[in-house]
Amino acid sequence: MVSTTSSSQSDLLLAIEDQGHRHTETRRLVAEAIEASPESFTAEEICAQLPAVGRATVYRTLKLFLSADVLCKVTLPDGAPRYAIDTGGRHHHHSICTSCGAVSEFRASTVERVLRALEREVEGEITGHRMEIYVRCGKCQSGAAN
Amino acid sequence: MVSTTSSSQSDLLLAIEDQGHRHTETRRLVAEAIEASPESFTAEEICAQLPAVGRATVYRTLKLFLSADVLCKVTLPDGAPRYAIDTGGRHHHHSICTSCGAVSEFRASTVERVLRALEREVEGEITGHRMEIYVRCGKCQSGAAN
DNA sequence: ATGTTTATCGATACAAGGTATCAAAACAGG
DNA sequence: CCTGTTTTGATACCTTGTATCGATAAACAT
Repeated sequence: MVSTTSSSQSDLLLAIEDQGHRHTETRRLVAEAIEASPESFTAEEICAQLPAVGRATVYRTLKLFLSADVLCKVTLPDGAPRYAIDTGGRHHHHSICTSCGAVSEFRASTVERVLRALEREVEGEITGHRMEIYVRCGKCQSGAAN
Repeated sequence: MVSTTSSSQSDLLLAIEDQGHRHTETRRLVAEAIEASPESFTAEEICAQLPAVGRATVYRTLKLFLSADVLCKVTLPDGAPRYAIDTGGRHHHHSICTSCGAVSEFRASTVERVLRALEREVEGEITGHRMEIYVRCGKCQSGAAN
């Protein structure tokens, strides 16, 4: 058992506090809104849910969560960005359901293997990559419309 | 030999004419500017090179080239979009030199193999993907700064 | 409790990359 | 040359953020 306390402290919040950032009411509100969001969400959705919090602050806070690796930012096929809670550990990739927006993570091992293979095919040294998998998730396949 | 004529008709232009779009002076200018661009370029760079052409028109024309598959749009690690001439055939991916902006294509076969492997790991049916490989190209490795 | 320091906040303006609108101009075909 | 359809440029607007900056609120030590 890793966590037995019922302090109800948001994991998001804890993560940025661990990075030395202050615990503020505003950040708690943002974290709460994120945690209450289903699947994935947009920054503007959070802004709309928290009219008392400035737009800039919402973006700033999302950025903090991103850099603490507790939030991820994905890009839909049309280029629209969405955020989702990032539960996984180190390096991984995301699959996004284009129907409901659900984001899930998968281990990157297979991908890493490909990159190594590509190292022979690509001219130059690979310094990074970006990858997104678009899916139609189980729920959306079985469930009616959506 | 596929093309022996020296009609000097831009491939870009021909491609969109094949899609039923008109041949216009403006589009020729945009195609010319693109073909004169080294490596990759931004939409705003084209706008700056062609002050006589409206910004909206530049974007519209780039979009036409994109949908005719003669142009590709890539995203740098920081999210900035760039365009590059797309010479390859059907499905492929791009590697972008983060140092000089050179974009090259590589066959997607290896990637496709991974996707099939991922189909087991990912919940749901894969409907698409996005992939970008960032490199430091040969020229930039050997050449001094850059 | 209170002060003091520093981080954070909200409002606002601005930036980048596009898209919608719409009257005017340019094509293409007869 | 006429005419119908595309295309164009100007302009306004949209989305997704980021910079600025005076006001506010944490954190910490008195």
